Amino acid sequence: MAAPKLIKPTESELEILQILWEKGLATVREVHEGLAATKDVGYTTTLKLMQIMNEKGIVKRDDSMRTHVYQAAVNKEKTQKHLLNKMIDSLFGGSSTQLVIQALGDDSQKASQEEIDKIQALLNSLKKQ
Amino acid sequence: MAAPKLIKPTESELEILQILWEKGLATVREVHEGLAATKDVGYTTTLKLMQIMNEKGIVKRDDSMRTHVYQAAVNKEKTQKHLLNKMIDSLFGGSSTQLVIQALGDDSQKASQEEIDKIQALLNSLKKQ
DNA sequence: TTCGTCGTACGAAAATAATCGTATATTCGA
DNA sequence: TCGAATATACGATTATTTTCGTACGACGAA
Repeated sequence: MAAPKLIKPTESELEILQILWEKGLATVREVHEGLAATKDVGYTTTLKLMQIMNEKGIVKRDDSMRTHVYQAAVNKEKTQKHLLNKMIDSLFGGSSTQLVIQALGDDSQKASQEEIDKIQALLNSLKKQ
Repeated sequence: MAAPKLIKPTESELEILQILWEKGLATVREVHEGLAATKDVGYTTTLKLMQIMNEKGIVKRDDSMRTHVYQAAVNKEKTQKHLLNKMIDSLFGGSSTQLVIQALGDDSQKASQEEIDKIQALLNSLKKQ
């Protein structure tokens, strides 16, 4: 099964994708330990989820070994963009600007000086066009 | 029941909230016609959903008339921010900047000149602090 | 008044997602 | 070799979300 045209990972699947995107390759146990660090979940639950994701084509696996090795089958940036656009449409009336303003607004101490510069540079290049 | 502390509207509930935020006050029929414009759904489905949302405290209703009148019971901006932060955490590793970059990036023809200016002004004020 | 339309209430099915128990095979060290 | 640890497979249960059928009262026009 090829990479799905429309990717709509569930909440749990997204958590797993996060870990796979970070690690590149990972076994069920590694992924599970990543999950178990923040939430309480059984090993076979993680296993089952990853098997389902494999069937859906969200992840790929190498099962030539006894311990299967997984990797994400969907592109991180593409997935982010896809879900982001969905949110923009469903929650911000299609205006990406509104979303950006909310994201940067008030208590967003997360934006560092350096990051702000990066965004400004991006805006400038947008402006030129 | 008061407004819930943690709002986690489902997909469908969000669609209804959209309409209520826009209209302010609306009957089930009005909301349903809004939904039916883009998706195929039965009237009683919309009704049931809104009844459930009422129980959850997501919407309020005036049932003094035969035809009940609904309104959102959760703040639009608060809800946007809440869901946005969830997405930033779960999909962008906690970096709002990464999200902004994705949102503004490449094919985002949506950002008008005027909107870009608005964002730049916002960034400048952030920078001053 | 009577009938068709419109309204809510509500139970329950259908669809989807998440969880886990159990079976069974492999591996490895004592 | 034997048993504990570790691996996958998979059915089944539970929880959540979505959908809709049916019942029934109110309203309004003929």
